[in-house]
Amino acid sequence: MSLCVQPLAGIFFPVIEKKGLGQAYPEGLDRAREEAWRAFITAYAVGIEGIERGLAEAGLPPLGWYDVLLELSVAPGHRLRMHELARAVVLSRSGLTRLVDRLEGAGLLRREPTPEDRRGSFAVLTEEGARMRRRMWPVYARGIAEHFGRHLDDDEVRVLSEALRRVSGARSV
Amino acid sequence: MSLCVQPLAGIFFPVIEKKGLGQAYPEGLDRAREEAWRAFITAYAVGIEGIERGLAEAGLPPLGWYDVLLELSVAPGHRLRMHELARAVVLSRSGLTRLVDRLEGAGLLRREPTPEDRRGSFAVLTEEGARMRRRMWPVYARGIAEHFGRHLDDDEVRVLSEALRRVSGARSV
DNA sequence: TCAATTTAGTTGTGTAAGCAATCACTGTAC
DNA sequence: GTACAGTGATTGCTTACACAACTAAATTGA
Repeated sequence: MSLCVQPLAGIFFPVIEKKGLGQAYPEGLDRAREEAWRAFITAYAVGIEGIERGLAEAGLPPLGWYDVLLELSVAPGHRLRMHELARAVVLSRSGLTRLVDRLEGAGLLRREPTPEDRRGSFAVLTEEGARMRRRMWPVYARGIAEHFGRHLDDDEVRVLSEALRRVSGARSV
Repeated sequence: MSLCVQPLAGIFFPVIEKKGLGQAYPEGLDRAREEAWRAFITAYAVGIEGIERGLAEAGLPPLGWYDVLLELSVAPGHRLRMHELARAVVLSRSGLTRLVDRLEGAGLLRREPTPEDRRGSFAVLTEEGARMRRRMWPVYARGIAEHFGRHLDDDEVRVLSEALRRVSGARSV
C-alpha cells in the first residue's frame, strides 16, 4: 500500500491511504495481499467463465462433471466412496449426491454397493465415462491454455503452483 | 512435464508421460501449467469456502453482497447503472436484478431512476449499506489473511498480483 | 413522423447448490 | 442381545444462478 503524505496543521505526516473506505488490515493481510486476492478471484471468475463457455459451445458437460470423471479416472479401480469424491471435488455431501445422480443418469458412472459396509457406496467410472472425459479434455485444455496458461511465463507458473498448493493444502487452518 | 524414458524394442526413446489418461497438451499448455491451473482452482474453492463460512458464522451476508457494496462504495456518487454493476461483479444481468432485489430488500441500497434515460436505473448505496460493508470488511479481511495471505511470502504476492492481473485483463481473448 | 431496431432491465422457468432432517447401517457399552 | 451413539448417503426445502422471453424506452432511418 502506498503511504501518502497529507498536510495537517502545517506539518506533513504520513497516513494510511484508505480510499475513503476506512479499511484496516488484520494480522496476515496488507494492501499487496488484498490486491493479490482480488486479482486472484477476478482471474478465476473470468477464466472459469471462458472455459465453461467453451465446453457448452462444444456441446459438452460442465466443468464439475470433468472433475468427477478425472478423480475417478485416477482413483485405484476407477472407484471412490462418495465422501472421498465429495472431498476431492470440494462439494457438500448432498451436492455430490445430486451431481453423481446426474452423471449416473448420463451413464458416465455407476453406483456400486460396498462389500464391507452396506451403508456406503462407490461411484465407479464406466467406459462411457472414461470416453467422455477424454472427449472433454481437449476442449478443457484449450480453455486453460487460452484463459490462463498462455498469459504466464515459466517462472510465474512455478511460483503459482507452489504458492497455491500451499494455500489449498492448508485447508481447514 | 517430466519426460520419461521407456524401453521399446531394445532402444530407449522418450514419450510423453500420460498418467494413463491419454492427455495431450495443446499450444499454450503443458504439464506445469495444468498443475498450476489445478492448484489455482483448488485454492480458490478452499479459500472461498473458508471465507464464506467465516461470514456466515458472524451472521453476515455472503461475499457476493460485499462485492456489490464495495463497487458502489468506490463508484462516483456511490451509484452505478445496473449493467455497470453486473459487469463489475461478473454476473448475468438477470442474476444481478435478483441480487440487487435482495440488497434493496435489506435496505443496503436503493434503486433510483436515471434522469437521462427512463429505461435505466441506478443502484445507489444507502448509509446502511455503507455501514454493512464496513462491518463485513474485518471478517472478510480475516478470511483473506487466514485462507490466502498468510501462506504467501512477499515475492509470491508480487508475482501473483502481476500475473493474475494479466490473466483477467486479457478477458475475452 | 412513425415503424423497425436496439438497449436497459425484469420476469418465467429450469437447474444446481447448501443445510437440516432423515434413513440405513455399524460399532460399542451395558 | 439390545439400546445408543456415530457414520454414510439421500431427501425435503430453500436460495441463487443462467438463459430466454418479455416490457418499456430510446434510437435509427425512410
